[in-house]
Amino acid sequence: MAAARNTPDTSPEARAQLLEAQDRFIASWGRMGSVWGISRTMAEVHALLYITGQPMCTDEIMERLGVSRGNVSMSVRSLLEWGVIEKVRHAGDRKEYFQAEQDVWSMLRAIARERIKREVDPLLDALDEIGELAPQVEAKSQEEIRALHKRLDEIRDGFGLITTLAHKFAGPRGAGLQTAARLLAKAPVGRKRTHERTRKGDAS
Amino acid sequence: MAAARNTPDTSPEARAQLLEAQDRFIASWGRMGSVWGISRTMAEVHALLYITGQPMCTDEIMERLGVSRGNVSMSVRSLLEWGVIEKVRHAGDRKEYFQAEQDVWSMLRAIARERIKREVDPLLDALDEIGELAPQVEAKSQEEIRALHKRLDEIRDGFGLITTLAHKFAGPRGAGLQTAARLLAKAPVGRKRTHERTRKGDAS
DNA sequence: TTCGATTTTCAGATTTCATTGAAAATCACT
DNA sequence: AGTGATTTTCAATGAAATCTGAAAATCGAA
Repeated sequence: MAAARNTPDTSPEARAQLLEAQDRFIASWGRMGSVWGISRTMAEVHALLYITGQPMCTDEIMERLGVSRGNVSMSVRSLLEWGVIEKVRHAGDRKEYFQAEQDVWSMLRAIARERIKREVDPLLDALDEIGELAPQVEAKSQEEIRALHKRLDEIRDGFGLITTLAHKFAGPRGAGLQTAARLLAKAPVGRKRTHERTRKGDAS
Repeated sequence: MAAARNTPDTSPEARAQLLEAQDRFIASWGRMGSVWGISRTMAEVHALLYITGQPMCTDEIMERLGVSRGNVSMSVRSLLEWGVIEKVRHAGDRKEYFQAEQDVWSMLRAIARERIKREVDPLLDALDEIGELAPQVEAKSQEEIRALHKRLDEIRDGFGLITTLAHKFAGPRGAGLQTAARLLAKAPVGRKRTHERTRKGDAS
């Protein structure tokens, strides 16, 4: 039977709900992906692998998400580069399977790392270059040029600080976030979440 | 003469360099804008106002950036909503002038605030919703559904923590970043900046 | 209130980016 | 090496975001 690996003894209704919930998550994560400048499909593939937790092959992903083979191939490659999924081989099966990193923090760190690489580092480089471009503060009365440098430096310092901070978290062994965050999260500062923690259960 | 407000006694070459450097900054900031999912023009307008520090009217912006009137109008409106620029009126002049917030940190906070609003909050809302969608852990053997909830909760907690942290910084009076960052930046953690601090001058 | 200067709006043109699909390349196994 | 299954690449297509420009609305001054 094709039911194998994927289907424990679960009622059809419950299974439908499971799939529905997964799809919702995939859709949300995909939407966020676009907002973040990541292709929607790439985000969806990741969401699918993360939320199911199971290794899946190209065809399974294609089918579940309804996207083309080429698209899956490219998305999977990027995700591998990001280090948020990994290849898994099944003995006696030629297909490649992919599985998502299951530790949330390591995953979030990977995302942060990539985003900094794409969104901040190039700007810092550009700022350095520009700073060197216009250093001729020949004489007095060059008020504007000095002002330019001041602003460039301020921006650079700002982003530099953020980057340093972020690297500490995003770095390979950045255990930092959890602890640091928890630490900082303590002091009261007008928390403003609009919806409450509505999770029930957990009881038993 | 038209030279007025904008032109102190500066040599033409120095002025050219100034403009060149400004343009480079504008271009870089604009490029980042696209990466961030902000329209390039909006980012460029902001860059222009920030780096010159001067209030400018629609026509000046149009001319300097070479974009249409409508585009400037829309960009300026968004920037006002973000709270990173403000209107300035000159007595006896009907035109509206715009000036960028000059404090870097307040500016960075504004940017962070907007990005969280667009990039994280909707995801958290969606996660809550999904969590409620599939709560029927009817019996035992519903391993997969429990696993789903576990993953949803983990992601939600992760982002929740990040959001809390970020709100602390991005909040209206979030003096936090500077101090907190400086604090955290102290402990040594394999700084990896690829280029050195090359700013000279500052001497005299 | 009237008038002209200024700003806003928005349908259509343009540009940018993601996706497809099929051909080419790769690869595991014999 | 040969073979067929699997993956990768990439030109062409499609979709989405952005921008323009001119008409309509707004606004301040007289």
